[in-house]
Amino acid sequence: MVKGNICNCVDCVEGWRNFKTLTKEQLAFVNENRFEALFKPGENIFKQGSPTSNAVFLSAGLAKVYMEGQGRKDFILSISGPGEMVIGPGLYTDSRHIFSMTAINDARCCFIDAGIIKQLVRDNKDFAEALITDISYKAQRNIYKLLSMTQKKMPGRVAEVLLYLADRVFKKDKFTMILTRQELADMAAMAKESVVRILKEFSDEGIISTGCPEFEIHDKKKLIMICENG
Amino acid sequence: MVKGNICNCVDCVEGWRNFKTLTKEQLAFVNENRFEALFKPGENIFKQGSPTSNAVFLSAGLAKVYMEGQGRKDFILSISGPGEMVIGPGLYTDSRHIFSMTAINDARCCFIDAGIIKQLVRDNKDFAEALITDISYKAQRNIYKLLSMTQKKMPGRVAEVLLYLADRVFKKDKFTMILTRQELADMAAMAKESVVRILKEFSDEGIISTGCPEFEIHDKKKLIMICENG
DNA sequence: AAGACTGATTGATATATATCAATAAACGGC
DNA sequence: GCCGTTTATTGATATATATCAATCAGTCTT
Repeated sequence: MVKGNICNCVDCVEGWRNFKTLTKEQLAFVNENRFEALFKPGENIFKQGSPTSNAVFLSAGLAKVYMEGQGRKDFILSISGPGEMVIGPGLYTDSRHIFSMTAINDARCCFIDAGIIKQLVRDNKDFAEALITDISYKAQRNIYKLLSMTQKKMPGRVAEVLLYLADRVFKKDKFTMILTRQELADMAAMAKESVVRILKEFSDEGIISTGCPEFEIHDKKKLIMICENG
Repeated sequence: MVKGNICNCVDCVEGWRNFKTLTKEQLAFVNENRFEALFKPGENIFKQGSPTSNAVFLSAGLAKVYMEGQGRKDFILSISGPGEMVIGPGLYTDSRHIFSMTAINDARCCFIDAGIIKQLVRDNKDFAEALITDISYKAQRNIYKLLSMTQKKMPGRVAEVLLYLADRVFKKDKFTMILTRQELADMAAMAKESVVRILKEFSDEGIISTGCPEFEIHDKKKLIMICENG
C-alpha cells in the first residue's frame, strides 16, 4: 500500500507548484474541498467521455493518461506522477474528459472540484497565468509529438519514449521498467512486437540494457541521435 | 490585391470574438497598438523558432500553420482564416514560435503586441477565461489529431482532411481547392502520390469530384464513415 | 507561340511495419 | 512448488505506404 499521509494541501510536499500563487485563504479553501482516494495498479481514475468534474493530483504513484481509439487500440499521451495536475481541455470546452487515466502503481489521488479551479482562475490572476503556462507546456508537448509520430520511423519513436521516461518520469537513466511492452507500444504508436525487436537492437548495440531488474540507458548520446534523426 | 479597409478593431467584422470581453478602453488600446501588413501567396508571416512578439489576426485570406520537420517535410497543423487569433503556446513558455505561418491567398494581417495580450489576461478575467477556452479547443483538436494520425490508415486521414476543409475552413461542401496535393499530403501526413491515388479512389466511387474549377463532396455520409472507421 | 517551369498523375518497385502463429519466460494464486 | 494466466520473444508472412521514374497538363514568360 501507499505510505505517508500528509493529508493537507498546505504541507503537501508533492503539491502542485502553481498552488504557490494562492493566498493562505485560497489554499485552505482548496484543502477543505479535497477528496482523497487510493487506486491499485490497473484501476481507472477517470474515463474518457466522463464529466470533467474534478482535477486530479497524484500524491503517490504513477498513472498513464491515454486515449482509447477504435478496436481497443490505446494511445498513451503521458505518464503522470506526483506534483502534476491532470485535467483535460474539456474543463473549458464541453466538460467531458477527452482521455482516460489509469493507475500503473499503487496510487493516491487528490480530487479537487473543477468549479473551484475555475473560480480560482477568476479570483487570482497569478493562478490564471500559471494555469495558462501549464496548459501551454502540455500543448507544446503534444504538437512536438504530432511531428514525431508523423515523421519519425520506429527506432526514433522508441528512442523518444525511452528518453521521456528517463528524463521526465523517473529522472534517472536507470529505472525499473514498470510499463509493459504493449504500453511502450501504445506510447510510440506501434505494435508490441516491433517494440521488442527495436529494444533488442538497441541492446545488441550496447545503447541500453533491458535486463532485470533494472532498465538502463548506457549510451545516451547515441539514443538522442537516434531520436533526433530517426 | 486584398479589398476592403476597415482599419480599426472596434468596427472590424472579422474581429476575434474574444475581443468582445474587452471594455471600450481596452479595445481602443488594442486598436492603437495594431500593425497591419499584406502578404502574397507563399509569403511567410512568421517562422518557427522566431520570437512570439506578436499575435496575428488574419482579416482577409487564408494561411497555413505548420511545423517544419527534418528533411523539408512539413506537417500542417491547421488552415487559419479571418476571425482567428494565431499565436503559439510559446507565448507562455519560451517566447519562441513552435510553428510557422505562411499565406496561401493574398492575405491581410493585424499584428498585436504579445505583451498587450498578456496584460489583458491579467487585467480582464473574462478575457483570460476566453483565452483559456480558445487554447483548450486548439489543444483538443491536436489531441484528436494525434489519435487520427497514429491509428487511422490513409483513406481515413484523407477523409478527415477533406471534412476539415469543408466544415471548418470553407464552411461549404463545394469549394475551390486552393491547396496543392503536396499540402494536402502535409495535412494528412503522407506522400503526395498517395493523396492523388486516394482522391481518385474517392472520385471513382462518386464520393467527391476533384475536377476544375470546383472541388465537391457528394456523399458526405460515406466520407464521414471512412473518416471514423478508417 | 515555343520553351521552361511547376504541379498532377500513373505505374513499377522498395521498404517499413503490422499481423499471425508458435514458443518461452515470468508471475500470481493457493 | 505446481498450474493457469499473462507477458515477452522470435520467425514467417502479409500489407500499407513511400519512393522512384516517367509522362502529362497547365501556366507563365518573353
